[in-house]
Amino acid sequence: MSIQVLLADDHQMMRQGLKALLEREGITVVGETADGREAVLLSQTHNPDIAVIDISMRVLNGPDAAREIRRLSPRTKVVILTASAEDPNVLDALRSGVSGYILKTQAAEELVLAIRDVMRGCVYLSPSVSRAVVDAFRSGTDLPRDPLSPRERQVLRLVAEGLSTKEIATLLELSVRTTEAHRRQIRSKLNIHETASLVRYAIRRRLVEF
Amino acid sequence: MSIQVLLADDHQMMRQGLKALLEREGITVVGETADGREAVLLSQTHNPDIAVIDISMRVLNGPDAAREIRRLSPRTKVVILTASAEDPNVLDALRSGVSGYILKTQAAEELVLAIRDVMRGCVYLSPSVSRAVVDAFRSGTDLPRDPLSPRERQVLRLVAEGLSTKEIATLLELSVRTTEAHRRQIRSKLNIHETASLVRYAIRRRLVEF
DNA sequence: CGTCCATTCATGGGTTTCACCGATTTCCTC
DNA sequence: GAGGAAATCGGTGAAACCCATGAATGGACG
Repeated sequence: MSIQVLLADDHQMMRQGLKALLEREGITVVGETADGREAVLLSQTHNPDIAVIDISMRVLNGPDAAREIRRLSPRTKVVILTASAEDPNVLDALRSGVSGYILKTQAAEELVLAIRDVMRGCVYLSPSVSRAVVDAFRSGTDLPRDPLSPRERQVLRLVAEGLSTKEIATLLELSVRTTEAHRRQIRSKLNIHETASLVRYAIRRRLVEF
Repeated sequence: MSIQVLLADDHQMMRQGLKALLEREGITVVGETADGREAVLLSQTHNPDIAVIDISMRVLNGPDAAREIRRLSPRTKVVILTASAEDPNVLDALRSGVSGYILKTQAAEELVLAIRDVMRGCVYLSPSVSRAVVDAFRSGTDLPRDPLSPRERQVLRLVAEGLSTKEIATLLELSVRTTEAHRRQIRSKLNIHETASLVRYAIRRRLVEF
């Protein structure tokens, strides 16, 4: 039985490329998506050995998706993919209890290695990441973890992308009231009461691009 | 003789994946690099039909590399790869005289299509690139860097800082109606209709910090 | 088991923004 | 001097957002 993998990345091209490379190595890709939330669902339905997840995705980001997957599909190990070792969310990702952490700047062989290592129960950290993490700890450049819950972070991200409350509610399959409640909670926790400042906060936290 | 392609992208994983996909389509990858400057050199030595270049690279970015390649290896057509259609460098990239423009969020088939189109002498623009940008590009009318008047820029800055229309009016000693008119004019000129997106625009244009 | 918190949804009312319509004055350019 | 853009101001009504408060559920943690 070959290793079953789920792929989640914003870029379809990346997914297709990785899929081709992994399948050449005899690893089966049982599902793929651009959306962290869908990654959680696909993990439940396909129950893959490993979920390979990009750190920055639109609807639900890597670390939060990793937490959900660990909670709902404990059998599935999570390997995080990131574009940069300096991403301020690296530490957050590590705290979310992932089994592997790989840079996209590395060769695909690195990912294959990581997948095989994780299957044996090891934790695989890309060498450049370990360095970055240690440095971050030492220099204290790590941003303090924001006080938001995963749901609130998810909502904030969509707010910062310009979606209206109604649009967010539809996207997340919530009532408008609930979405409003999340927004209120966000404003109250951060003590930020204008949309514009929320957007700037989200950009600082790298919840969205700009 | 198959089509000869050069790949330039920060992420080795992406390059390897694309290479696998392109070669499956009978397209030959004659070289690859993470570095825009090296892409220029490789274009000279290998003289490929097409250089597929990521828009954001460390040493020399996509548009600038495209200009150099056109100057030094005029036979080689350039196709730009980008992560987002809202990248502030989209226009710059188009002005640099590329033959194709593709989003990484699209399927790899799109890239293959683009490569084949460009080989036939066509220009291939991903459909998701903003209408306004494409129009400006095609008509050669070269959008101004920032179409806003000084007053509008001033108002936008304050909007992005989180001030309400009323606060802005008071600060600038204007009527609320005038301030509203400015906001309306800004939205219409930029074709951006949510505050959140306006804030991101302002940050990109360095009108405000974040 | 009780407490805290996240998540969900609601009522009701106030504020702000937005879209569409209109206008005048000034100033620059062709 | 006609045309155009910038800057100034106004009305109206719909949509979106903000605020205070309340409350049910369920999971986590001591």
